[in-house]
Amino acid sequence: MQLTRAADYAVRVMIHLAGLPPETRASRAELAIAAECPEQFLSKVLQSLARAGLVLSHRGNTGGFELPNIHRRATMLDVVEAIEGPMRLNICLNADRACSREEWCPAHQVWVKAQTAAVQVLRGAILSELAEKAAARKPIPLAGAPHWN
Amino acid sequence: MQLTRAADYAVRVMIHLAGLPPETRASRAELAIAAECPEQFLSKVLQSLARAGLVLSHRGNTGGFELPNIHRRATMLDVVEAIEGPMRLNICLNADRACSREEWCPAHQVWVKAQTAAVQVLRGAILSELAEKAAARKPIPLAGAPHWN
DNA sequence: TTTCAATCGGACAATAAGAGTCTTATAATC
DNA sequence: GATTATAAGACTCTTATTGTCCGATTGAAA
Repeated sequence: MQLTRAADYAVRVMIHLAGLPPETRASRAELAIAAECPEQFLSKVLQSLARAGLVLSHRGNTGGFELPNIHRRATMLDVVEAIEGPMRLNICLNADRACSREEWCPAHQVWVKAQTAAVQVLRGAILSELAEKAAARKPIPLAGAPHWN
Repeated sequence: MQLTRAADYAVRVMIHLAGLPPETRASRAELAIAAECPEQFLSKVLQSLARAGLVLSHRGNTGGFELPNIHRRATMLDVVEAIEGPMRLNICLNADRACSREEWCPAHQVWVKAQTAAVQVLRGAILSELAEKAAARKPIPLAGAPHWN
C-alpha cells in the first residue's frame, strides 16, 4: 500500500519541469539532481513519462526533456498513473473483472470510497500550481550540495 | 499502491466475525470459507490479528477464533494496520524520520492530504456496522458451494 | 564529416515482498 | 491418552522493486 520510488521521482521531476520557463529543455542530469535520485534509474522513469506523452524527449547534443505546455496542467494523478497504471487500493476494485462478492460485501464500498477520496486529492494537484508553491518556498540551493550520479 | 491479500482477507474475516453472536468461536475452516481464501494462509493472517489483540484464539478441541466485544467497533483501518503496519501512501510520510524536502516540497502536502482522506474513510468503517449491512444484503449461501482448503 | 553530448533500449542483478504450503509443536477437551 | 484445534517456523515459488551497465541512436556543432 505504498507508492513506488519510480512514481515518487516522476512527480518530483514533473513539478521541477513545470517550474521552468515554457519550452525549456532539462537534461537528465539536471532532473536527477532536482529529484534527488539516481540518474540511471530516472532514465527509466522518464522513458515511461515520454511514452505516456507527459514529457517530450529530445536526443542529441542539445537534447533533454521538455514539458509540453498542455501538460503543465496535468495532475499528480496523471503522473502516478503514467508510471504505475490505474490506481487501485484493493484488487477487488479492478474495473475489468468484477469481484464475486461485490454485490453484498460491505467492505467493497468502503474501498471504493477510500480510493475515490485519495484520487480526488491527487486529481486536484496541478503541476503548474505546485511549481509555483515550490518557487515561493524553496530555499536557494547551496553550491556543492549533495549530488546523485 | 495496493492492499495485500493478507489485509483484504483480514477485513473479510473480521466482518464475518462481527456478524456472529457475541462470544461465538469460529473455526479457521469456517473463516477460510467465509473469506474465500486458502485456510493455511489465513492461519498466518489470524495469528497477526491475534497478536494485535483484535481476535482471541483458542486451541484444542473446542477451539477457534473469537472477536472480543470491544473490538466489534474496531475499524477497517485498525484491521489493515494490524496486518500491514501504519498506512503510508508514500515513503516520505514516515513519521519517524522526516523527508529532507518536506519544508518546501509541494507534493508532500498533497500526499498528506490524500493519505488523510483515505484513512478517514477507513476509520469510519466500523466492523459491527459493516456486518449488519452484510447480513441485510448477503444471499443465502448454496450448499456445495465452492470451498477453499 | 567527424565528433561530441545527449537520450534510448535492452540485459542484467540484487533484494525484498507477496502469497502460499508443509510440518512439527502445543493445547484443550473428551 | 486420543482427538481435534491452533501456533509457529521453515520452506518455496513467483513477481515486483530498484537499480546498474552498456551499446545503439540521434542531432547539432565544429
